[in-house]
Amino acid sequence: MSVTLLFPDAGDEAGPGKREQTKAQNRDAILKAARAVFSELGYEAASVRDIIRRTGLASGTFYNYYRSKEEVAKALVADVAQRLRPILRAQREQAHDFESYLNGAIRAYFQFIIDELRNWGPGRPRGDRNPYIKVQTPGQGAVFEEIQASINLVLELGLGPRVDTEFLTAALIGVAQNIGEKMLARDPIDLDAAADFAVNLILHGVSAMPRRHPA
Amino acid sequence: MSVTLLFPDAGDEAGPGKREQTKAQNRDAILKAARAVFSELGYEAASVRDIIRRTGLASGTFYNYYRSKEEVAKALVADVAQRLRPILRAQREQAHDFESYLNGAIRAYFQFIIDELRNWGPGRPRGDRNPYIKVQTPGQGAVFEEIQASINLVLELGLGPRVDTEFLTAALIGVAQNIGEKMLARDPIDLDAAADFAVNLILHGVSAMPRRHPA
Amino acid sequence: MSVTLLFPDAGDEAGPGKREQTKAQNRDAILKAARAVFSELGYEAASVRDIIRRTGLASGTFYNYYRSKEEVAKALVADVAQRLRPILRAQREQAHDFESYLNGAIRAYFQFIIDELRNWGPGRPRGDRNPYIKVQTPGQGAVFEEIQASINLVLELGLGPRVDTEFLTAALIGVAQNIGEKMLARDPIDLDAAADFAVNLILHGVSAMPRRHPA
Amino acid sequence: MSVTLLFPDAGDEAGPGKREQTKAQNRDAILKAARAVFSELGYEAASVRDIIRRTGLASGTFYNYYRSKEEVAKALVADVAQRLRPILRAQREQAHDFESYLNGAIRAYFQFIIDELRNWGPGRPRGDRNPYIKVQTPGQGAVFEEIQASINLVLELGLGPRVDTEFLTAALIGVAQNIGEKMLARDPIDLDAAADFAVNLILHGVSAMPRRHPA
DNA sequence: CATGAATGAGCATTCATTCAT
DNA sequence: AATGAATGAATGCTCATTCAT
Repeated sequence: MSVTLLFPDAGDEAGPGKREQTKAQNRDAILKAARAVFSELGYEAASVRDIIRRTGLASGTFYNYYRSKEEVAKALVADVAQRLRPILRAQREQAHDFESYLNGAIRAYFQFIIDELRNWGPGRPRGDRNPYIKVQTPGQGAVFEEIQASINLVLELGLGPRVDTEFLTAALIGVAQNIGEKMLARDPIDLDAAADFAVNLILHGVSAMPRRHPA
Repeated sequence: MSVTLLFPDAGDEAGPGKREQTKAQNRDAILKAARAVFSELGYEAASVRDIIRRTGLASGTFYNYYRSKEEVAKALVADVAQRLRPILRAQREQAHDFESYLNGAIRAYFQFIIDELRNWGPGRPRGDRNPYIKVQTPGQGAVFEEIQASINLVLELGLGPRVDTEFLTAALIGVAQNIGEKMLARDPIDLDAAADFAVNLILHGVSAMPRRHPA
Repeated sequence: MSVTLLFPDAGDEAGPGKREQTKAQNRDAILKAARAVFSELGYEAASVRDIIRRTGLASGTFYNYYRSKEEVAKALVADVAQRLRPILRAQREQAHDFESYLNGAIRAYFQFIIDELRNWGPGRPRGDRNPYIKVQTPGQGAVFEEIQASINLVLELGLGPRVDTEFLTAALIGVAQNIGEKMLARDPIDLDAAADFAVNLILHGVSAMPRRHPA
Repeated sequence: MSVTLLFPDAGDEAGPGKREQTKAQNRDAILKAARAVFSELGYEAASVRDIIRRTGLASGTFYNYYRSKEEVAKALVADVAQRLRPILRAQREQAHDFESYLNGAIRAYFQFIIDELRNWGPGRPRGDRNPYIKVQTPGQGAVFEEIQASINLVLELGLGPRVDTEFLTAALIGVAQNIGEKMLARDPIDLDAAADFAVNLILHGVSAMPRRHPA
């Protein structure tokens, strides 16, 4: 027979009580597990069970924090947004013409995905299942949402060229996304090369690009 | 003793037997249902059962034609490739400089996805499930594979500008994909506007773009 | 601040918690159902679904306890082995010549299958399906394994006659199995008659058998 | 366009017409396939589909000859019975005492299963699935039925010792079955050794057995 | 709040059997 | 009589979610 004495909140001092602390820990553990699982299996293929397993918690516990896979994904998205948004805002506020904004924003974006790489895993190894299907994780989706919003803000403020802004946004996003991806796939990762390429292409087009091999 | 005369295929005008006919019909029905289901639910979320239900056939019948969801997807991909490839090849063969190739290829691609629109559904209405996750159908994946291959061919032949071809391909694909998508979402669909925008952007960059609203 | 006193296992007389109790009950229910189903349908013909149905539990519950039909069978086998093995060991240790061992082992075996009768059902009523095919349940298979092992031990120790031990074991098993079966089919069950017959036959052969009907 | 001329029964001469011939061929092919499949997979695990596949015929054709797996099994059983029965009958008629009958019958049985070995495969390789479960093919079941019937005939005629004939039959069958099995498993197969062992055991019991290794 | 067993809907797949050709 | 596609019941198993402890 054993007697267990628990003192769950044994102090007056400020800070989260043990209760709140564990709650935060669990919430974090679930988010971390979800990030890993989404990255490894892809969002759709991942199951709540996968996340729970990774967590080590009891299955019921998951539902004390999130009601479904979708909800965890939303939380993940919010997390990314919260970290990326101020960075992009800073770029907007610093920039005084479109060129400088573009340069700053693209570099900020590239830096961000480099930093996140360690959270997300190498990209999409689950492409094995079907080589033609690109799978996004909620985090990746969130990043694009953010930069899209940022670009729109700038364009709507009239800072950019006076062109079809919807098309322009779409194009910028496409370039950033795809070049960013290639950048991550290379070793070593060369942010400057990728950013210069993207910015130059968008600003001056292919015709003004520096020759790669001045044969 | 009896003499039996069989005329199993009595003439050139004879069509396929009833058996072959219904077989072809079923195969088609399954492909059509799969296309619709993939488009509505996304490839990963779609289940074989969903496809079967859409088909109206008995569940066992599906397996007389395809062994799995993956196999139907492959068939869908092959179908797209088979239709898109000759078009892109023609563009490559006609073009004598990068500008003309780019123009032709982008228009061909835009035309193709306009034609396919009715097969693919309006884009991705299954974003309801998670608005941050872009889901590709096998068909869409196949299209990108094809144009990527086409671009690579051209760039490797030295027709294009002498820049980092991997980055360039990535950027072109990104621009085409995202602008194409916006084009489809507009009503009326204006291929010329979209193609002009994309081609100009890539060739001369934002700086040389015509003003949209010469206010 | 709060003090929580937990008495998770407060004493020797405390039984298992309700959770553990129902778990044990379920495990037992599954085993019992499996025994019945194997006995009625035969091992191969029995499906996991059959066992589940018999159980009254939800289908998923089965898989909380066993991963497959094979696993339940293994549990059944282990159960039989655990109960039969010590009995046979005792016989071996008591016996000082082959005759006494044989007598003890056969009686022990016959007694065991009489006791198990209520678990196994009457033998193989599923012969309806095909009267020529004898079907064994995992339990029956386990019993034969055990007595075979026991006989082999004795023979290898040199206690038995110095003959081809593989053949001898095979013959003993065959006699015990088939006479035991006939014994169970009779009403009333007469263990002594069956055991005497089997032991005498093996020891002295048909020539020395007592006449049945001294007409 | 092709014209096919078939002369399915082009003659008056006796013998089966092509029609009957193909019918017999198909029937045979099915039986042969069934034998092989039962032997490889076990009776229960074998499916009608397995048999059909092995046959090369169309699935529908099977049902023109047999209505189910059970029916093919019955046909297989009848076939074995038809071949084994006269052999055993001859033994009965030749024998004038129990000893000679037993000797003849056991040898006949052993010879038969040696001959059939090539039809049945090596015994039961599908024991992998569950090592405790012995699986019988319909053919094997049929053989035991036959020799059991033969023994019963002899015993009921009063030729054998006046003992409990049901028990005696059971014991004989058990010995013959198990020793026969061991005989088949050895290389080289030694019919005489096995038969001598079995006959001696039954007639005189273990006490009178010749020592194996007169150390 | 944490736990983890119970639940039953759902899924992929196979199979015996039928029947139009 | 042969064919082989169609059928839909059945199977093994997984999963999200609930809820008593």
